[in-house]
Amino acid sequence: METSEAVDDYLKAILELGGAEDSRVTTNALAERLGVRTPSVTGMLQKLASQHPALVRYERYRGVRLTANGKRRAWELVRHHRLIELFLHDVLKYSWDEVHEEAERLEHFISERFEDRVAAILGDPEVDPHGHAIPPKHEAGPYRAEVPLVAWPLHKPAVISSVSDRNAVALRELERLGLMPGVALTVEQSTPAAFAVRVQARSSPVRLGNDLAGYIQVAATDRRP
Amino acid sequence: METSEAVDDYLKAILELGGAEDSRVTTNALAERLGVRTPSVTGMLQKLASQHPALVRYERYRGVRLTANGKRRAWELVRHHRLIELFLHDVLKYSWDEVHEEAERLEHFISERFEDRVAAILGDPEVDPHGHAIPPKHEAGPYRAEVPLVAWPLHKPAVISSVSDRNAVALRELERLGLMPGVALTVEQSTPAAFAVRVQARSSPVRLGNDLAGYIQVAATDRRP
DNA sequence: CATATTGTTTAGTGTCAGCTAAATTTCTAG
DNA sequence: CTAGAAATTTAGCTGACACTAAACAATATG
Repeated sequence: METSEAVDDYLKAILELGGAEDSRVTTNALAERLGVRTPSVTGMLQKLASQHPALVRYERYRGVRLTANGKRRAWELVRHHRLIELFLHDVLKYSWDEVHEEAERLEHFISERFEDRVAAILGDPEVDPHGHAIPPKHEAGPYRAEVPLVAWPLHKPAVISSVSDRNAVALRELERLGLMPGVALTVEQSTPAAFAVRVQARSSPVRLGNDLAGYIQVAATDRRP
Repeated sequence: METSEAVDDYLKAILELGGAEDSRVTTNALAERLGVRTPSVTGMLQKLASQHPALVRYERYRGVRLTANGKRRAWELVRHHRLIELFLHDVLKYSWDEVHEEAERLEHFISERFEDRVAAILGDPEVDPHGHAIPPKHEAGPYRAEVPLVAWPLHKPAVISSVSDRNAVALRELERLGLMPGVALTVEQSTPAAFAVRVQARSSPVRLGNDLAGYIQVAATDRRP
């Protein structure tokens, strides 16, 4: 019952494309995310379903979903990924935009021991450098009420909760603009193509295209006393 | 001109089996070392020779040797391996016998950047936890006058220069016996099957089987003033 | 509600790196 | 210097996991 590198990639992708909420994930979406053609996805899903029925539920023409086991395994990989990202950033002094690619490669090959030691060194951290929650060992990621910035109402105060780690160029740009997790902002203006957000402690509003804005997730400002 | 994980393994194995001194390495020896059948080795060598003629020189029935390029690449991998071992030991607090297996997996997947950062954190170290020299970046490993303990003359003072990292069980045993790099000793007695060595700062001689002794390399005591 | 478009699956290939069985070459001992 | 043993290579397969082209479902629109 080993699980190969490729299988791992599929499980993680399914999780990140909606499997976390038990929704069906389509062949197309997977192909897109994994940078692979759709027939390859079909083939892999069939194999996955027949060889690891405990991990996924697959129905012809209707997509896949993860079983409880499948979710556990996928969250484990996400934990690996995010721990490695934080480790690269904090210990090996990688910059924000450099960590994803390396983590993506390494996450498949580290042992339990490596995971544990890294977590210990980092003090059992809860958030990675992009603001994503690091799920505790053996647990699913916590639910967090994130909303894409592009769907946030005008003028309502928000905090950037996370940014996607998948595009290094975009990350560099976001950093330059001061748009990082924890930063408070309000949306001043939004057109189909662009955005103006007012960032706390910045005199003039920041303008950014929809493409960039798409990488940002926000949440309501937390005002517990 | 990419070089795959498997190719890397072959290059490193060739180096470690004598390629470092330009001697021919046999199909058999490679198969043994890599845990693979001989026909697989033949196949791989043929492919290697035809696709990467700049790395190896292969002659049917007469083994392989590394070219200058091949050696450079192989030493790079050795550097990776040893840096990772030291890193796991010093930073992640792995024990002596745990580092090899993990390093063996990770060495293929780390980037230049990872290598550089780790080297920096460790202060450009020169020796790994088993006493093996870490070759400087872009250079071949230094020549070191090591001799297998089993070939060392009786009563002549020696220092353990390195121990093989490839057998975790043996490593634990050696640690228990206090036989680690840097330890001074003399061989008191040797039979075809066993050994008695007197270790500095130990009252009674240590007895060890030829199998264990085979993992130890020694050098003449250095007495530069 | 029939057809066009989109999404998904089947069929057939290719590459990589391993394997076994059998043929061949080289080495070694008498 | 030749027979037998040992080492190496060839031939032919296997299992992953990708791909293209073509068939087939599902959905969306006029």
